[in-house]
Amino acid sequence: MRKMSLPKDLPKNYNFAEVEPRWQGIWRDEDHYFDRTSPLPQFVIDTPPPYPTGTFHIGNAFNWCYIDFIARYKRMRGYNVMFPQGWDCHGLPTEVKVEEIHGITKNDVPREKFREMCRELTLSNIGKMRLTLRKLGFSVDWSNEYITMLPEYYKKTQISFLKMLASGYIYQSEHPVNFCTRCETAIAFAEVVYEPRETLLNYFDFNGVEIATTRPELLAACVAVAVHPADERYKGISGLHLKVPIFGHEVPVIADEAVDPAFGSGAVMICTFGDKQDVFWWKQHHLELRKAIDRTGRMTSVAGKYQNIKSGDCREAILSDMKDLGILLRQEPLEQRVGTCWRCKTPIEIMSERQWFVKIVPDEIMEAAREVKWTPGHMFLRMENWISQMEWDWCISRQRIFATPIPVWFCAGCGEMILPAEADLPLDPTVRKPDRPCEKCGSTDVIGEEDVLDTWMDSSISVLNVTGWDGTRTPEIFPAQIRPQGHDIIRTWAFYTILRAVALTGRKPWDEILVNGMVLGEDGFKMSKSRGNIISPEEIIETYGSDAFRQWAAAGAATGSDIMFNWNDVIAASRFQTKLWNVARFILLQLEKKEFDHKKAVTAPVDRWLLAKLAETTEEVTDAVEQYQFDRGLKALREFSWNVLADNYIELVKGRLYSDDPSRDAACRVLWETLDSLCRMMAPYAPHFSEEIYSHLNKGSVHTKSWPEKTPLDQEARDKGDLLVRLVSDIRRFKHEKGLALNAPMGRVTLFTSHISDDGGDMARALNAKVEWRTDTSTLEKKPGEITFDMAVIGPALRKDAKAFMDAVRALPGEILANPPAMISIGGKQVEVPAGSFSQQSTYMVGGESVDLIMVDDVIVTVQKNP
RNA sequence: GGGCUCGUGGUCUAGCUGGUUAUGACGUCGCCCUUACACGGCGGAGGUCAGGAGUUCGAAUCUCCUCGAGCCCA
Repeated sequence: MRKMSLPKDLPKNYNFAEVEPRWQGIWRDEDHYFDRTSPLPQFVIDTPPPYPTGTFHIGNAFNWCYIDFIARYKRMRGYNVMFPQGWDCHGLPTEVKVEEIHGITKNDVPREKFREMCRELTLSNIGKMRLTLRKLGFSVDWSNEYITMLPEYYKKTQISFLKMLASGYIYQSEHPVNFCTRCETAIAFAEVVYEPRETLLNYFDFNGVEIATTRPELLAACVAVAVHPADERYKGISGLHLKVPIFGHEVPVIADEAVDPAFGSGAVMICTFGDKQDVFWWKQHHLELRKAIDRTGRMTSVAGKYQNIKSGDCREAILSDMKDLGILLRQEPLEQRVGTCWRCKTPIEIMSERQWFVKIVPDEIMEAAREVKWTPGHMFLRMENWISQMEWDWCISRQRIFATPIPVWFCAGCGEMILPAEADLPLDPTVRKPDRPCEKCGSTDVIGEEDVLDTWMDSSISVLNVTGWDGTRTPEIFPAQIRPQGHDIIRTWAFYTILRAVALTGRKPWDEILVNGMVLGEDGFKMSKSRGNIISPEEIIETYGSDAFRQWAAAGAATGSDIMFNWNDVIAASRFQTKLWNVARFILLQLEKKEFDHKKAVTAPVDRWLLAKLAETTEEVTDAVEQYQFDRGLKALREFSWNVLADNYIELVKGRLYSDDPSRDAACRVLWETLDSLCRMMAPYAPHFSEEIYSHLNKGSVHTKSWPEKTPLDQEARDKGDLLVRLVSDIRRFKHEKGLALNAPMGRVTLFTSHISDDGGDMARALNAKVEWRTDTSTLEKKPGEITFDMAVIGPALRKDAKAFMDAVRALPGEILANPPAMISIGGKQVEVPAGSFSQQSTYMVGGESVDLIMVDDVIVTVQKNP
């Protein structure tokens, strides 16, 4: 007999508000530490490092639920699990927030001072988010926490930069890049968001040719006019030179297939740079470069008298001047999709700048991406599409402050690039100087690179960091086993991580990737402040607890698909906990009431049935979780707990449990084993709840126990039990319909069947009736009934003849049907009758007797008022 | 314009390697306080599985088209 605390004291309702914080206080962080010396197989998770905004939002929490289910499950399966927690700190939002808090702009204080302010804010935000993680019960390995802005991490970012510079992956060049003039920084394509905007299409006279443009302010940057080669309107114009209005410089007319003759006037001016198409034309036709807009969005000297005014004002000024000159012909409204900065929504400019780039080699990235197992599989297609259409290299330099510095100097004398030794990292080249003079010219006068690295350069080595990469060699525990992340960052984080892993180790970063969906608001739209449909994990767990929240995450949608937040599912989860709590309370009360033999042989049909159903459930849940189908797993557990255990088994064995009969022991043993398994399988989903129940059932934490093993299914017990359960519930329904209380005596029940001969007395106790099992039906008058066909047998066996076969069977006379022949004639040909292809129901009459009759499949039940 | 995903009772959702009466939750209606649970039990109503065509003995499930939604990208 195991020691148990007194279930009598258990409250009627499960009190998550008391239980959850209590266990969070008892559990120790050390239990979740990854052990680098362990002989157990490793399971390393490349957790996404969130941006420390200060709030851990519901989308993060949803993703972390999946991760925690996996981490807890794998531990129970005997893996040495690493569930690290990182923080991806650098970036513009924090810079903006700091400016706001301190009422400054970043240029008002020294760079290092500004970084310090950013770090301070970030650390305080991380502190708040850590609390949410703990409240949600995530089994994070805090010994493997990393913060990308701290020296030990960004040292690795800088090492990775130098390695890739040395191996030729990183280069610098003057190149058109997407540029945000508000943030005053270059940004990558992944950071460009396309938004619909309405603008004006301006038609004007360009030295005799009609041109339509949406960007008149770029007139000063015009370097050519292009027409379609087959356009009749512009025959013979190609190769001529035209004089640019207002500015007076001459530009060539070129012919290019890419010009759409149907758009505007069919003649387009090429500027450096109005859009991506301009860049292609500029490259292809070797055109001149005229920079008309500077980094701050003001016009340059190229724009002559418009110099120094903002590009938007310049647009108005030029249009006004065109009107004065009489060359503005007309204006039309135009819907267009304009590329904007994802942070501040300012329309991006394409500018030619000296920038740092990472070379993209699509083939090797694709190869590594293919080696990774994708769940769900179709998410790989998104990666494939993105890789196959990569046209430009990845621009990694940014003109910001709060970021990892690019560890490079340039010699002021000869321009030579000077690199630091890896041992001297991390460093900021604008603060520190190299310890030796320029190798080329001997000068000690150097200029530190002011540009910093794109934040994805930090986060794309998260997996290298957690596996212990230090730049010297590929770590033994690399690659990680899994990357869990959302589908919104496949083309960024997943893509960059694969790229960097290949560049730095030549291998894939993880064995598999699990892609989760986005959390939508209750109205079905993405959560956003403007829609006011944001719900925080905190408000959910305050009302229903984190285990209910976790169950919502598991059961709300199939893995990989977007999930709408919905209070009903949280409430349903909470009700399930109440139900299972009461089941456990009942079981514990029974187990405690009287000592029982834990080894008692299990023979009663309903006991064997419960264990068979449990085995079935264990198999279903295990398979589901192995495939990350958390919804399927949890649904199977709920179905079993509620319908099988509570509604049927417990109702059937109550009579035995209330008795002193020795058969009570087997019921207790079965209940104990079932509750034990249930706690274990519920543990990843609802860790607090499972632990609470388990603490009353057995010694030790449920989270240190092993996952229940699959056991062979006792099919006979399962089938017989299913029938028994149906019989009892049908007879109880009958009783209910007759207006009898369920525990009222109901006389004698006789069951005519060959399937079951004894049920151990459970049915009699459950029905409060005298129950008799009989195989003979001599007292009953048998009449043939409906024929039922099994299409799963007939279809594959007979194909086209299926219909004719069924007609032929129906046409058989009754006496032949009773003993079906082996062959049957269909349309003149003899066909074999497949085994189990049909069966005939019988109906029974009881002549003259005042008995009630219930049919359950082929079982006949008679009920007599008097025993 | 292209790619991907999706369209199942009032709402949300499972099934979608084809097999007879389509899963569950919430809501709704009726009966029941049966000593674990009224956050419960039992029962009912409610679905042309977006629409159309095709393949098949048989389609929510496979194919094609149409309409609609979402995401990503031009």
